[in-house]
Amino acid sequence: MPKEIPKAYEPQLIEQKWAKKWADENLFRADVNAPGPVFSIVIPPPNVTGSLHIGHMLDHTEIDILTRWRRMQGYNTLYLPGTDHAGISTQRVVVRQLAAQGINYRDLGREAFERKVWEWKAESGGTITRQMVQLGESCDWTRERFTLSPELSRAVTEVFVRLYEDGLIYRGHYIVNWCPQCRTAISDLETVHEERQGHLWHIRYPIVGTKEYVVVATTRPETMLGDTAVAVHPSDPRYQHLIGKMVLLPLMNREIPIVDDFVVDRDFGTGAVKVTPAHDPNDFEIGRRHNLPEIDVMTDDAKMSAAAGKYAGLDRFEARKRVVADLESAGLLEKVTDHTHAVGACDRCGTIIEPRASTQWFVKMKPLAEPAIAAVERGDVEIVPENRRTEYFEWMRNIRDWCISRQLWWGHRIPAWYCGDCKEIIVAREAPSKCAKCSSGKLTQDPDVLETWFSSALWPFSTMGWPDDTPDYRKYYPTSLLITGYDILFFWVARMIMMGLKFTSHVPFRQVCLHSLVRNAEGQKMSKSKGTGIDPVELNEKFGTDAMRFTLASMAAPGTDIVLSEERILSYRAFANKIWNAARFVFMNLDKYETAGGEQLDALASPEVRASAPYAAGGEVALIDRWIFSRLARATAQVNDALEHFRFHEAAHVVYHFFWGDFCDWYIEWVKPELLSSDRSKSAATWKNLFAAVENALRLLHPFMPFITEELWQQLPQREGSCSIALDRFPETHPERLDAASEEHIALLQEIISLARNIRAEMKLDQKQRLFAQLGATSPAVQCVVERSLDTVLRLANLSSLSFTKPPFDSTKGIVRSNKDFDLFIPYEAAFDVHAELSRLRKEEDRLTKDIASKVARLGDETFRSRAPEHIVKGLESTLAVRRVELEKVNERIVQLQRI
RNA sequence: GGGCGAUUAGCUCAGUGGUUAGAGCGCUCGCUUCACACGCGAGAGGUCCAAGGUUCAAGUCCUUGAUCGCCCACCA
Repeated sequence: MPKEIPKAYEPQLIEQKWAKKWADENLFRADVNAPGPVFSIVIPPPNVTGSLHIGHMLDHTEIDILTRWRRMQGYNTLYLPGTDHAGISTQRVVVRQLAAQGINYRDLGREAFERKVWEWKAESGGTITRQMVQLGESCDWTRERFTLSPELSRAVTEVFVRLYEDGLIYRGHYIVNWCPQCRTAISDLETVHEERQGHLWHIRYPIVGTKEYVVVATTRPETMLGDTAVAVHPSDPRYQHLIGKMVLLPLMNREIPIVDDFVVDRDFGTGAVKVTPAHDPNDFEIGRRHNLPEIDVMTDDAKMSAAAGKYAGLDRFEARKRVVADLESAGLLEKVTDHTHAVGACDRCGTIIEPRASTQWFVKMKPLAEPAIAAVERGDVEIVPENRRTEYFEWMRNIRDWCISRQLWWGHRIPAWYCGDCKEIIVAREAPSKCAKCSSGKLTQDPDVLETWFSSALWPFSTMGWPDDTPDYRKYYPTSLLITGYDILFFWVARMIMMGLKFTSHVPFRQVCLHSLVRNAEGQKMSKSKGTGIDPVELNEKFGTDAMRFTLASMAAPGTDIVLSEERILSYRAFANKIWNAARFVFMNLDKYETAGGEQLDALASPEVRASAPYAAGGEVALIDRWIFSRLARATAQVNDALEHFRFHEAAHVVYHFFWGDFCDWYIEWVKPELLSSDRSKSAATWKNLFAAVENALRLLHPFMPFITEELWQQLPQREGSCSIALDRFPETHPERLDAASEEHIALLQEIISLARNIRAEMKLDQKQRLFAQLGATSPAVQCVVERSLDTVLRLANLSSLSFTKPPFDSTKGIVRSNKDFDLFIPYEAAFDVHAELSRLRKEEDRLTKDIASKVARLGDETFRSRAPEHIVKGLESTLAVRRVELEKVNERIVQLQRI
């Protein structure tokens, strides 16, 4: 006996209730010993800013749909939770927050800073947990969240040491991207390039011992203070005589050489370039080749250093102005031209990065990239959609060494120690007590930490207990699937593949599904720093998580980014409401049925009984019951196929139209009188079928709308021991339930009903007006189908009677609607709008005439007949015949009406 | 500079070379019918960006162009 279903659908109450229960009882815990094929899935750590923004919500929605679907199909599923594993990015958030208050984190002191980070983590961790609960994420809640885990730290150290031993990690002095706000090095991927309108300053460098000068062009005049050469192309005729000579660096009065180097572009600027090895990657290389000194003219926070002479202490942009002014007054500025160029900015704080020569830790990428390229080429890792493969290859083939050290205070400390006596570098798993070379005890650990993505790259196996050989690792690794946004293909996906292959000899996942990014209504990319993010908690509370999930799934077509709008969410909120009310209708009447002495329906919950649907009444299964189970089987197969290929929008579309269209609009309306029939033996079968259909529909919908389906499913009588719809089975495809005849017959009846309704609407009749329709069927079979469902047709079409008559009908006496199987005639004594009907018919005539002409032309074409496949030709021929009959009928009616 | 994507109904978007191109929202008309007005029923609404090409057949494949957007890039 079902319990009371509240009249109003209130998603917040339901969602809170089930999210808590699922979490408290840990219902979806992965069991390494459980049978079944394995489905393990990697989810992105929500650590990038510490809050789950709407983009992550798409990750989690898709992942959770697939996890629930696979679990219901009997897979042994594992869902790797998102844990803030490194927290380096967490530091960035706090650094930014402090900066907003005008505090530089370094001024706080290390201890106070770490305390702030912990406070923030505790607070934001709570927010993230709440968001995940709202999403109904069916993950394994036992795993630790939002803490720095010793296991993960151990894996990171292990990887660092092994890479070092293999010569793949080295400490080197190179140009890195330096963020003066965060005061750390950042990787190439962490910089964003923007086209900016700038200038090209042409500066005269006097040649020593002559009155000549050479003109160099630069976009960054302040760096000239650190120039240590001028370079020209080796075969540039303009400058041959100058190679080897010295110039006097203006403002600094330092003599520097003119060198030749092949990287110089003769066609850019003046063909002569100033060389600042400490502040430009190209210049750095030139400096190496010509043994030039490096002069770093800036400090950590991009102010001019003591090496900048009288400009020391100035901000770099202020220094630029002063340098330009000084050059101008010295008559050394030849000209200034406009020039657009790309400027790199810090991905996190937006500060213009400063290329700066610095000693950092690097990973050699080529040897890691090669096997990773091969793995994707072989198809060991399948990337969906396919076109992202190209991007992956492109990036991997042009990969450069990766700077992994960060001058930050939070994260995995680099496991390297420096000997204070002999300067030896010791990389080790445990802190060494003395220098391996000179036995000195004066060891200090590198103060730097590793960047976030270094540890993220280990995610698929470090979370499974690697380097230990754990049961989880053996069972679930390599994982089945990674789902994430395409924006982190390089940051994360590519690096996981490289690290997975290097350390486990396996790819970390068999498939990668890269989904689109979510934008807001203005089309802006979701971004916290720009304040354009949408808070998913707000939307969930407003519309319900089920509606949000369904919206995201329905819009998740690959290819283009998603623009989220409230209107769209609202339409799926209405869908949830529809489900609620349909179920409420069933429960309310079931209650009446049972109290009136009807058969108890509890037995339907067992899988064996379930499999025998649709049920027969008096030895025969009703047409409508055959039909709804045929539609259900079809929908299930389509959903399976769509989810198999990550086509979430298709799957959502199918369940939406199955439930609203087939189930609510037709099936429930069709069987209503049966349900309330006084003949209990007859209504029992109808009840059982309706019940089974509802139950199947809920299971079909569950991955997409977990909360409402759980709530309603729990109201159904269930077999002993059932605790969640998510642990029940997904509907099976049941090929034997596919029933083409029933679908054809119902389609015919639906068409008669729709056309009758159309006539009533066109004639502007009210609902109470009695109509006596006549049907001219083209075959006895059609007539037979209609006769057998006559009562239903009369009721749904709102007709008083339907008699079978031989056409043609007199169009002047009423309205006729036709299709290939029948003519439906509704006589009407009063005048109706002849003009409206005529214009409708003329439009119809026009359409049919054009259509017939095009078909005749095509069928008359011999090449078409000989080359097109037979079913196309045959199909066209039969359609043409149908159109001709239709046209004939339309013409006939036009002629009749014109006589009026 | 290189690469990618998009352009389809008023709006937001689906669309697998084939027979009348679909959905949601919005719009029009009619309904308080005892699950649901977050609803029911019936409609209107399309030069599939442009021009070429391939094909028996193009919204779909190719080329070029236009417009919009994104990613990558050490020309000072």
